[in-house]
Amino acid sequence: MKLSMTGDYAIRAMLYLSSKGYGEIVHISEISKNADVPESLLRKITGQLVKAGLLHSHRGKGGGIALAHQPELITLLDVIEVIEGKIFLNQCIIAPDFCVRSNYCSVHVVWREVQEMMVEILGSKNLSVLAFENQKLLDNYLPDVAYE
Amino acid sequence: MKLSMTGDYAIRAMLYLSSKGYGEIVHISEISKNADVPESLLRKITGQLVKAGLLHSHRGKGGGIALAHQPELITLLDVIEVIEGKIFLNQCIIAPDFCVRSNYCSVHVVWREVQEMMVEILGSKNLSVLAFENQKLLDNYLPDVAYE
DNA sequence: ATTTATATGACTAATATACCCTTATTAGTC
DNA sequence: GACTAATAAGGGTATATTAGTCATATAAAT
Repeated sequence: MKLSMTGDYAIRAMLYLSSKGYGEIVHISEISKNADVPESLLRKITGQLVKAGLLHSHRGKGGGIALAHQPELITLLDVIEVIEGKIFLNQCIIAPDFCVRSNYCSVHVVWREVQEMMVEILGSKNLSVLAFENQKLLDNYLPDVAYE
Repeated sequence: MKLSMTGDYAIRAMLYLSSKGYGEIVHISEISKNADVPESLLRKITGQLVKAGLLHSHRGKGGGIALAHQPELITLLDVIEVIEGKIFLNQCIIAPDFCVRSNYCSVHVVWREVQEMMVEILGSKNLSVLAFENQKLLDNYLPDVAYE
């Protein structure tokens, strides 16, 4: 059970844009290099994010993509749900229609519990904080690496 | 983001066995019918569960499979981890080796948080309780259906 | 008009999933 | 003890999903 590559890439790209700030237009190839995402795939992913309203795109010379909102207002959940869809659309364990017509089966109840917890956690993390923390971590990380 | 069919099937089979009780030998085709799992696929799944020590298998005439432990002692987490592996083995967001050599990146920290929450929730649900609750739900469900 | 850039849809390759079929093993029967 | 029937184990295949590429269309700036 893990996140798809696409979801991972989307988060990387959004974090890079967040480090640049709201509204700043960035070229896709720049994101590709810095966030380590295959460029051709990144175009597809940004297309989804634009359609979902998280990014604005600017065609033509000097164009690129930019955050459509302040990074404080975008959460991990927002990004993940664009790519992966709503979390945990699990099937009913008892019978295909049981959970629709009646209550929920006992396992379904557990999954709803997990789902709600995930939504709460992921929805509470905004890109601004995450990008800032990564920068801090990297600042502490790189000097060490220099010694190897 | 959802559970695989295989994981779903494994839980169904384990719940059916739990309703039979510890040590009771049940034929795979019986589980297949009652838990609505394709028989050929169920054989593979039970193979994994046997290897993981959750089930015992008995070959030959009168054989079948049986819970290797009391259903009170088996949790949803146990079953899911056999099929899906450890939950959320996500990649590092900053650089492939960053999380190994240094701390965790900021997104990784969030995923660890989610993972720990899932492990806590899923690990707290044992099969005995879940099977019992399903039986209760079904008892209330079937009379309604009879009127349609 | 030309250059620079994103948008989009068709295409391919790799991987994971769902499923089947044959073989090996065991228990019971004569 | 050999034979037969029952049953799990394991190898193999087809289908679906995912990751990634490429070519073409579209838009903006100069």
